[in-house]
Amino acid sequence: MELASKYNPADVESKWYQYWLDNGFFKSKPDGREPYTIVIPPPNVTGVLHMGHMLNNTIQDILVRRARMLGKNACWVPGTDHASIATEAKVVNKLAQQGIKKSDLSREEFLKHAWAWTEEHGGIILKQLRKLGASCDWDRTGFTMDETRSKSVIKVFCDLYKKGLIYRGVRMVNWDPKALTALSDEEVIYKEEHSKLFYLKYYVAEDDGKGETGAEGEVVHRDAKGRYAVVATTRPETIMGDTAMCINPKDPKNRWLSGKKVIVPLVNRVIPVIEDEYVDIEFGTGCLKVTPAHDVNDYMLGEKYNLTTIDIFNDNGTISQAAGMYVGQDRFDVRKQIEIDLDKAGLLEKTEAYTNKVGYSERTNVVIEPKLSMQWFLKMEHLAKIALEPVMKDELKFFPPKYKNTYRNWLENIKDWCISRQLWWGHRIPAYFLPKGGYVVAETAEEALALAKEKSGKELKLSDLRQDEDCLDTWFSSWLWPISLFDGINNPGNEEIKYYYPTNDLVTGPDIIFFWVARMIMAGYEYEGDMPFRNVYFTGIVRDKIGRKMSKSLGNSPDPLMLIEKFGADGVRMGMMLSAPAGNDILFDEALCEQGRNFNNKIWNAFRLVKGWEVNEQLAQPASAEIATKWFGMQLNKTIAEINDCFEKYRISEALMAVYKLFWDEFSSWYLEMVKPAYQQPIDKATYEKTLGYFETLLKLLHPFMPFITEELYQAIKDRDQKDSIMVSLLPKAEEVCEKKISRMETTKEIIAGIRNIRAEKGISPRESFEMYYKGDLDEKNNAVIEKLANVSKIEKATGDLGGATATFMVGTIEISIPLGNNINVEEEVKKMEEEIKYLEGFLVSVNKKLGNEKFVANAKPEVVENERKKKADAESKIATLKANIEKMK
RNA sequence: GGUCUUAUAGCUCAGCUGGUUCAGAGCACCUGCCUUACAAGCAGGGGGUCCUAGGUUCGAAUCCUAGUGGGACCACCA
Repeated sequence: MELASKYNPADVESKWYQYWLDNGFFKSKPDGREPYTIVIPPPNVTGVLHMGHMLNNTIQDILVRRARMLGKNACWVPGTDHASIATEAKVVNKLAQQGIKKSDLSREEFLKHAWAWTEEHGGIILKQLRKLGASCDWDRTGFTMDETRSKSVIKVFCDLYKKGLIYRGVRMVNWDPKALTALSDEEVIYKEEHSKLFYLKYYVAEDDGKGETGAEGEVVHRDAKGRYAVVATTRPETIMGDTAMCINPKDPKNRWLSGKKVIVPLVNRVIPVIEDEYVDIEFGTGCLKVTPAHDVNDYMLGEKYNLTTIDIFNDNGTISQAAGMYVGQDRFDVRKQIEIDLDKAGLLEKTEAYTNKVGYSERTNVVIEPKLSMQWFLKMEHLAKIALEPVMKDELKFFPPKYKNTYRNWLENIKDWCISRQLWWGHRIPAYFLPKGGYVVAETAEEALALAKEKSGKELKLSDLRQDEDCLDTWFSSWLWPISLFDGINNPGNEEIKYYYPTNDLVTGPDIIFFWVARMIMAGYEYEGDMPFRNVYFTGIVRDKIGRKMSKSLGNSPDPLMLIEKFGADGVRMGMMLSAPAGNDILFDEALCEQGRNFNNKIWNAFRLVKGWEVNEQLAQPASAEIATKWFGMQLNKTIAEINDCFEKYRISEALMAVYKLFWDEFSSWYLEMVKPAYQQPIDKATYEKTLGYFETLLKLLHPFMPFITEELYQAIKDRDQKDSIMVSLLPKAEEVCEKKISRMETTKEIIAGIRNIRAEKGISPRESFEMYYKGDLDEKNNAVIEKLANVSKIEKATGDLGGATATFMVGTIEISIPLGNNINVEEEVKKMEEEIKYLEGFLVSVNKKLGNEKFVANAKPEVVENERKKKADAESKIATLKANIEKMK
C-alpha cells in the first residue's frame, strides 16, 4: 500500500462518522455498566455553529469519548432550545420583510410561520456538530418545545403554583419596547453611555415672586418669575409622569422646599415636595423628580408615599395619551424635542455631559423601559436555599472553583424571577381566566374547566374560559433539561431517569451561570432531590488573537466549517484545545489549528514508517530495540498516569499536551529512531509487534481528542471486525512504572544530544563514527542505544589519559569524552571548560554561603541541608575534573 | 462603589504543601540540514528584574500588606 506523504482529512472524516452511526456506537441504553451522562447545552434551534459552540462541544466530545473508552455507558444527549424571544424576533423580522405585521396575524397563524421557520432552519447546528465528530446519541435529540418537554414545563408550572411559589401581580419589570415583552433581570445588559444631565426648573407653586430669602446654608434659586428648585435628570421626557419631587430631609440647601408644592415644567402640574433619605444630597442639586411609573426607585417612593402613578409610555416606547403631550412620538425623539421646548420656555437651566449606565435588552438591543405591568413571578427564596449549599460544600463541583463566589453572590441577593413573556413562541401559561374574574391554573383546559366550575359554583363551558395570552421565559424550560430529557417530570422514577441522573459533567460558558446553571441546580433538587450534574466545567470566552470577543459585527469570527475544511476536524479540535485552559478566555488563532493539522500529519507519517517495514521472522531482536521497547512501555505508562491525573482535574489541554509530547518526542523522535532498521532492511518480529501495539495504544490515547485520524489508522493497522472500532475499544490502565528505566534513558538521551551537539559544532558528518569514553558511574545498559543514535562504535570507561584531542561534556556527574583526532580546536575546548568552571565556582559560592549560615543548618529540614552538601561535593568534583582536563590539553 | 480574579520568555500559559523537577512547556524566533516516515519535517540554539515597594522567614515566583496595571461579575446614583 502506497500512502501519500500528507494526511488528507477530507478523505476519511465523513466515512468514519457514517461508520460510527451505522454501527450505533453513539447509542446508549441503560444497562449494568456505570453510566456517564452529558446533556448538551441546547443551542438555539435556528442558530448556526460559532466558535463558542466549537469549543464547548469539542470538550464534551472529548469527555464522552474518553468515558466510553473507560468502559462506561456513555450517553451524550443532544437537543435544541426554542429560544423564545430570539426566534420570535427572527420570525417577526422575516415576516416584516414580506410586509406582514405580527399584529395582523392571529396567534395560530403566527405560530404556523414560526414552526415553518423552525423546520427550515432548525437542526442545522446539530448537523454541523456531526462534522466536528460529536458522538451524540442522535436518537435522543430533544427540543425544549417538543411534546415531552412541553408537558414537563406545564406540569412544573402547575406544581409550583400549587406550592404557592408562583404568583401573579403588578410589578415594575424590565420592558422591551421592541419585542413588546417583559424580561427577567438577567436579560438586561447594562452599558455605559455618554449622555446628558438636564437641569430643569421646577417653580414653587403659589409663589409671588418675592418670598423670603434663604436661611443659613440654603440655596434658593430665584428669577423674575419666582423661586424655583432645580432638578437634574437624564430623562427629561418623563416629566409628564412626575407626581412628586423629593428632597433629603437632612439636606440644608433644600430645606426651604420642605412642605412646598412645585410646578412640573411645561406640564404645569402642581406636585408635592416629599422628603426621603433615599435622595443623595450630593448628586445634582439634591432634588429628585419622582416618576413612579418609570423608574424602579421612584416606584418604591410612590408606594411609600402613596403617590399617583402616571404611565406615560405605550408598550412600544412611544408617548401615551396619559402624558397629555407629545402623544404618539418616540421616547428618544421626545427627549430631543423636549430639550428644545424647555429651553424656549426658559425652564432648562443648563445641561451637562454625563456618563451613566443604561439597560439594554439582551436580545433586541433596545433600551429597556422600566414599566409597571401584570406578570407572573416565581418566588426564589426556597429554590435559592436548596441550590446554594451543595455547591458551597463541593458536593457539586465547579471548575474552576472561582465561580462559586459568583454563584453564591447571586443566590444570596436573588429577586423573584419574572417568568411571563408577552410572546407567542413558547410554552403558553396554563392559567385560565373565568368570565367574572379570577383564574385557575391547570395542566389541561379540561382540568381547568373542572376547577373553574368548582371555583365559581356555576356551569361553565370551555369557551367561557380564556387562557392567559403570555408564554413562559425560555429558561423556564431549559432549567428542567437534565430531567426532562429523561422524562423525569412526566414519568417520575422511570428507568432512564434513575439510570442517567444525576448527569456527570456540564460544559458551558460562565455567561449563563445564572440563566441556566443555577436554575438547573434548583430544579434538580426540587424535582429529583439531587444535583443535576456532578461537575460543571466552565469554558472561557472565545476571543480573537488580540483579545477581542468574537462577534459578527467585528467580523473576526472564523466560520467553523471553513476551518474544518481547511485543517480537518481533528486539526481544529486540537487547535481549540491547545488554546483552552479551563476558565481562562481563549485567544483563538488559526495557527493553532495549523499546529493541530501538523500533528495529524506527524501521526500519519509515523504510521507510514511503521507500516512500511518488512518483517523477517528469522531476525533476532537487536539490543537497542530491546532496550527501546522496554523503556517505551514505561514511558507510556507514566504518561497515561499523567493524563488520568489531568482529566481528574479537568485540565484537558494539559492532557492533550502530554499525549502530544508523548507521541512526537518520546515515540517519534526517540523510540522510532531507536528501533528503526537500516534503510530497506527488514525488522524483527518482536520489535515490530511491540511497536504496532504501542502505536495502537497511542491512537487510543489520542482518540478522544482526534477521533477521525485515529479511527482511520486503527483500522489500517490490521483487518478488523465490523464492530471493532477504536471508539468502543478500551483505554489501557496505567501500570506500575520503573522510574529507574526512565531516568536511565533520560541520561542516555542527554549523552546522545551531547554527541550530536559536538558533531553540529565541529561540522562532523553523522556518518563518521565516534568512540566514547566516560568517567563516573554510567549505567551501561543503554549503550546499544547510544551507539545506534549517536553513531558511536565503542563505549568504554576511561582508564588512563585520553590524550589532548578530545571534546568533553558533563551529563550530571558523568564525564563524557569523545576523541576527535584532528578535528579538535584545543583553544576552543579549553575556553569552553573555563567558562564552565567559572559558572560552577559561582554556584559553589552560593552553596557555601548557605551552608555557612548557622541558622540555615539549624532550621532547614535535614534532607534539604544534605542536598546542599551533595551539591557542594558534586560541584567541587566537577571543577577538579575540568581543571585536570585543561591541564592535559595544554 | 462592592465582590472576586489575575500579573512568570515575543505570545499563550504550567509552576501543588515556601527549599534541585525552580526558573519550565507549547508556539514564535535564530542557526544548520531537501539525512532514506514526515520541510506540515530533522538536529541544535538564544531568550525572563517571575508587575512595583515593603514585610514574614535561615530561605519567597510561591505566604502577608500596600500600590499599579489587566479581567470578570454584581449593585445604586436620578
